[in-house]
Amino acid sequence: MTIAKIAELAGVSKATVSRVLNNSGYVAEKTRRKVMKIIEEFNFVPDSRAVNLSKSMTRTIGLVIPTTSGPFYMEVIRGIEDVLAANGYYMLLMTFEASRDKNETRKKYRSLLDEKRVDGLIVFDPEADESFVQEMANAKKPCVYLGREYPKVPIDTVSADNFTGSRLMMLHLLEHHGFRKIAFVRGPLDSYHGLERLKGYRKTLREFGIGYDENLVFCGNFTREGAEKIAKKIFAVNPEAIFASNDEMALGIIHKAKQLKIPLSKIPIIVGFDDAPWAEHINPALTTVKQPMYDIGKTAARIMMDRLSGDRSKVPMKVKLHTSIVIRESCGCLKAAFE
Amino acid sequence: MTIAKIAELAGVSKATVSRVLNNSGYVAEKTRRKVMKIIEEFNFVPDSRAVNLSKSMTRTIGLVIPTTSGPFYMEVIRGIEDVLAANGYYMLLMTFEASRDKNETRKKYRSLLDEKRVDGLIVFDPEADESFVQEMANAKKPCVYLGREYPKVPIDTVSADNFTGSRLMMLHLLEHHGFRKIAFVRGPLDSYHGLERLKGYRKTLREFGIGYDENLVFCGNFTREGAEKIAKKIFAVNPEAIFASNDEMALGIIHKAKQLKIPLSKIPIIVGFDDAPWAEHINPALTTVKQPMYDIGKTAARIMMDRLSGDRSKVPMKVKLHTSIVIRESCGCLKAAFE
DNA sequence: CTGAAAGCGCTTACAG
DNA sequence: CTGAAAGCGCTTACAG
Repeated sequence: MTIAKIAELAGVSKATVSRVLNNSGYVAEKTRRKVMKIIEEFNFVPDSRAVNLSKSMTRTIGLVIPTTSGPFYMEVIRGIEDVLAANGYYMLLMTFEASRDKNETRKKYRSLLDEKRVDGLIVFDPEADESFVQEMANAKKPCVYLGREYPKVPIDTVSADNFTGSRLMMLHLLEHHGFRKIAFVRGPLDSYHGLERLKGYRKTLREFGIGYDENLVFCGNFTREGAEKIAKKIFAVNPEAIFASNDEMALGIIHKAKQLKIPLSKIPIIVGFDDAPWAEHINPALTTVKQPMYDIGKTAARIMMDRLSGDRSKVPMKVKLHTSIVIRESCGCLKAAFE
Repeated sequence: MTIAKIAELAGVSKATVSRVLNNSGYVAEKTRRKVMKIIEEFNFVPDSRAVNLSKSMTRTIGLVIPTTSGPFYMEVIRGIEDVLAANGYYMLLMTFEASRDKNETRKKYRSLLDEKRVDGLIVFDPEADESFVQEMANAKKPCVYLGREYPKVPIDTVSADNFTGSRLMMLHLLEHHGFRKIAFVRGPLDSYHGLERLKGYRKTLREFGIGYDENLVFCGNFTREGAEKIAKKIFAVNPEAIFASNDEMALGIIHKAKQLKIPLSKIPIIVGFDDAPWAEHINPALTTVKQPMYDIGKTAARIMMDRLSGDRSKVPMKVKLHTSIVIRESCGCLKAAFE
């Protein structure tokens, strides 16, 4: 079934069928009904490829996310889909596999634009460097980068404020709990997020007039295993609290403490960052910093919709969303239901 | 940039440019080089919409999954993407939101086919009834249904063997642990998976000559909250073990036990089903049945690729993948590292 | 080995 | 209000 056959059966021209299909231009009510009847009878649906070719669009946006870093990207997907679905857009999903070459993947997602497979791209690729992102900014189609900022690149970004998240946690530990000797487990040296979180730690200490002590800062790699290896060293400095800059590492440290048979009461306060799906279920339930993944997705999709509906020349949006701290048992605020 | 412009600049016809682009037909080496040079100079990429319209394909397959039921669908996505990427296919993702009308969503994913937005569809929609799936089977494009079987419908399916998973767990409880009084917490009445799991429970009991006792079977709704509400009743029948037919419910029961301050040693063995991301992290780490989500995705994508490359008339594939039990602390096999 | 032409299935000024 | 025609950017027999 094509528009031509429908036209023939209805005894009108293709143009007219197109008009009733799109509700555009003038069509006599009588004609419309005649055409609609045939369309419905044959359950006709226009070929999107032809429509898109003619209208030079795709009604599809591409989403690129890592699969590796676990499950909370599902929230980003939800946020985006909610907006896209409401606007009649579709989502092409491409994932960053740890196993695949990153630059290959970048080339591939870039080509989604060139091949006109999508009208725009939303990308979660915190390791992309400035020059590459600048290239993407030069594309004729809109791109929104997620997860971090590129202050010097004129491109839309949506990220969570990791610095302030870290600061909020520090405030909680310093003000509410009154701790002064707080150990910090940082991520790998080249991680943007890792650096932001470390900055939050340092800056907040300074605000409180507490000297920055290098011996209290431990270098982890954002994995549980890595944290388990350095846990002993951390315990050795006898901190009042340990701020692991992600939940995985917090988990590793808690685990190591259990292995070492250190009684719960003797374990320093351990807090994390990310609010992993299991964070509330471990023992003790983890106090942590939560990133608004759903809202990141939603905001990104909204910006994309705006760009696609003409807001093209506007200044780049640099959205930074609030992170919040989730207070549970591990910092001691909520008593464990079951010891 | 279009093929026409490239042709003009290279001083050849569009047909020739198309040939070098597709590596098809004969092209003199000299001509090829001349054309390639222009293509590269202008960084020309053909418009996929035009290509797809001409070749009547899309190189895209649609994936439909629920977002609600948590994060393990990410594994399915990974499995599918691995295969698709290797074959140069793209993935259009559509999600089932709890908030949206299911039938609307069905209509929508069906229309992906009609609109020729995708070459085929992989669908995770265990609530779809037979008549609807039959409709999908009648479509001219291939569909693979995930998560459950439709024995009477001639359609490809890939599912995990929930029945046997349930049976394996029962065998473990019966043979290894020697329990006889095993309570079972079932899911809602209309859930396919819930029923399969219940069957596994019943059948295995019968094998062991143990009478089916209705008082040992409790009706949950697959949620933690629901399970918490009925936990007391379960404890009241004094079972040796509680087989919750999903992890959420197992968690609810464990939680309730903690609230009731029942000492760990007095809590009957509690096991689950699903291997949720937090299952290994809770206390006690949950013994559970694991479904091979990655392999489900991979298998589905492989079937799809086969169908698209001509295996069209073949008999429907009904793949059932093995589930396995993951033995942890909650059944008592592994001692908790930390009590 | 190469090109002219028809075709894929739509949309959209333009003319009437 | 409606239709003929050109156009979107490619591919593919067909002829030479």
